[in-house]
Amino acid sequence: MPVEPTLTRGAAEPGAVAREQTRCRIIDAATGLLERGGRDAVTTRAVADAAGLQPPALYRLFGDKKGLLDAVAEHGFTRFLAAKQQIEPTPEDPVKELRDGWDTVVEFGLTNPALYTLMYGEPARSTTVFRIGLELLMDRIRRIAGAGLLRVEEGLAAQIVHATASGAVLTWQSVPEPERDPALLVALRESMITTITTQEPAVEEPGPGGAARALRAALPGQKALSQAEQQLLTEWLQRLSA
Amino acid sequence: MPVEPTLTRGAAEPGAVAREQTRCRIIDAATGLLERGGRDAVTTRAVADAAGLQPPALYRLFGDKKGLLDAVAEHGFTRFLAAKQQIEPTPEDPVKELRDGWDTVVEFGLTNPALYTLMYGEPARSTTVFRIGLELLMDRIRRIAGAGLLRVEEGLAAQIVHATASGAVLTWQSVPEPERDPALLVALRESMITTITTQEPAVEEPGPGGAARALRAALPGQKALSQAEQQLLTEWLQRLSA
DNA sequence: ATGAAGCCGATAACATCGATAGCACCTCAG
DNA sequence: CTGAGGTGCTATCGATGTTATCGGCTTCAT
Repeated sequence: MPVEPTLTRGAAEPGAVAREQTRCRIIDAATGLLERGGRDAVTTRAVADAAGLQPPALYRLFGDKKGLLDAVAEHGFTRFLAAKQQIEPTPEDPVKELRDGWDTVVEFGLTNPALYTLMYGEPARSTTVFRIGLELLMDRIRRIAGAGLLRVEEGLAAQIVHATASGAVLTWQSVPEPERDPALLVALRESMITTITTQEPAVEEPGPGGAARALRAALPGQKALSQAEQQLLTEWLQRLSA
Repeated sequence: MPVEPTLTRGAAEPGAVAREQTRCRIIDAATGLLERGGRDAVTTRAVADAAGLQPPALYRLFGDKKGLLDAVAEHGFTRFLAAKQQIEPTPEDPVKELRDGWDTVVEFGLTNPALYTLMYGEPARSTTVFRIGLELLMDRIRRIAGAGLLRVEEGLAAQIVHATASGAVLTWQSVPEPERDPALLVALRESMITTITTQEPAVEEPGPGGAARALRAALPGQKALSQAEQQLLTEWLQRLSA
């Protein structure tokens, strides 16, 4: 464990702040190169040159070129999220929240195409920024489920949201500008909404009690549970609705 | 214009057939490398080595590495289409035709992931194989429009089809295998169908799924059930919501 | 204060990749 | 026979990701 230096006033871990500064400068340089000249323009030498230092510094700070790109993606995405999140009153309409979230990530993809294809263009990314977006999405989906408006399973709903959003962004980018039609975005969004949500809520009252009562009412006729399981479940539902 | 040689029996344009043979051998080698080792494994030297010749030969035959990859994509896609197209009676149901076409391209994406991301992973491709697929798609959409079943413009419909298909494939690839759910594919396909065509979706019975999902979302924070009871209940709710 | 340890900057280098030049060889039209 | 064009091959160039290595500096334990 590093010990706090006694007489260096204020600054804990003295080199860390400078480290973070150069990290940020490198990320900014790489972002500029990415936006300006596309993905092929962001080479280690070009980034180092634009940031005013040498290639080995990148490897000391990010370990790898992939690490650099991950950091760039995370920085850009969190910055975009922070700029967008402040204007969100989070009303009591979870479906509208999902719409707004979808619009936000699609708008991010349209305004930062290179960054977006870097984040979602290839599979099997499990970076921090990915987790952040997934967590936000799952939270919104869970709220819709809590309101009794979710038509499919939560995991499947998340995949549908992701698929429609990425399909929208990538298709938008693959279409030449004169043929781009904003109707594509609203069509995909509404299609996603009607696939995931149901218009009439399955439960009237919020909270576990209402959901338990609604489930008990809908239980007869189901086939997923055995007789004994259903009996015990009914008992639990009675306790939950009290 | 090359003149037919007088005494070389049969073979018209003597060098051309050998040319085409080596072209095919190179494409096969590149395809094998692509499927086996991913996109980064297909380098000019590796392809030349696998095909038993030297790097400059690739450039004499394909002009460019991009040209090689385009040829690989075209070959793979047309081969897949040829294998699929023979079992298509093309009945008088244009909507079913669109469904089958969507399934075909998605199946192609799932069985040839590297090839698919090579074809559709990056925007602004205008190769021959792209034209083929687009032509087939526009044809099917036109037939739906002819039957009076198209809800949106033809160009927008094509973009929606493309977006849902590419989103489905890319999302499927980005999800780890244990969480992959074929329901994602049918959900996206049917969502696309109801968005594009005027065909009414089959109204399904509400069932206990919605209430089960609502209850599961509301479970954390409840106090009526013990830890073990809640665990078992969660499992049952998952079965009920499927 | 002094030496040790670790970080930072810089140069050079290694391995690989896409792409090309140049030369030798073969084939075939004239 | 001769010249032109295609083909195989080696060598090479420029660029890229990555690493080794050296010198200088700050920071910390003694």
